[in-house]
Amino acid sequence: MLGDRWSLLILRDMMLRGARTYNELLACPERIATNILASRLRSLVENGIIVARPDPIDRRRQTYLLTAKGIDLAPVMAELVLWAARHERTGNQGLVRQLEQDKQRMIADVRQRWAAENAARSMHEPSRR
Amino acid sequence: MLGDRWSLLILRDMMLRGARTYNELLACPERIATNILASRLRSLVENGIIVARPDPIDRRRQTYLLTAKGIDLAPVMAELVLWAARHERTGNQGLVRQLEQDKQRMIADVRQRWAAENAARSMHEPSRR
DNA sequence: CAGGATCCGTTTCGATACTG
DNA sequence: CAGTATCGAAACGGATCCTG
Repeated sequence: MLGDRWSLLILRDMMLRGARTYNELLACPERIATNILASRLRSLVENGIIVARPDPIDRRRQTYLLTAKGIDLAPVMAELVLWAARHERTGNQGLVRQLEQDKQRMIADVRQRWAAENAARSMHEPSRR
Repeated sequence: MLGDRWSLLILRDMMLRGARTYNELLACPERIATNILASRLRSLVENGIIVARPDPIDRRRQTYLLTAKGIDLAPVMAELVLWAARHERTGNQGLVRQLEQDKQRMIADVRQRWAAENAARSMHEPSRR
């Protein structure tokens, strides 16, 4: 389900860089193609890792948000980033050292940030009103 | 580098089930094809995650061993298995609960088990870490 | 028999062009 | 802006063949 080249990179951009829209995700340094991004997003939605919602401010825009299942991937992502940083030359040794000491906090941050946003949009959801 | 469908599954079988030979890896439940297994093993070797050595007992046999870089993936694997177990039904809830309490020990076990085996061949390798 | 390599049909990926 | 259509390239998967 995550066994492809892009899904984890998309989630990394959502978690670590706060990307939420198609455009922000397209701008990732690895240059994903538009059709691939669309197809990966569809697959992530189908697998319940993210959800697509219209932007509450600009209705024409879609925002992609992590679900609880997606947020639970934060520890995996943290370990993966640490591993890659240790063994590849990714340049950003700063992030590494910070993560190293501060992994728990980073995971908590992801959790809290997305939990907050989910709460914010739950008022717009028909299911809860 | 790990962005393909099989590499992580191979590493899972090596770490969690102790698979070391071509045959043991072929027997994984996901039914990998022989050519794909060979090609993934080659790629893992090229990327310094595993090494191939002739079995010290049966010379016809190859054994595949984790390198330090590969062993460092244990935390990633632990988190990934935990995540999958929480959100898919993989059946083995036993392993899950055990891992949940005992993640650090499991990682240490992987490390120690493979470190011991590496020591046996360490004369041929530039040591790392 | 273990550990592949080769051939070949099928599926998926990826770059570019295009559309509502 | 957020995708879809197209089409060639790469990866997968199965069967078979090769080598020690």
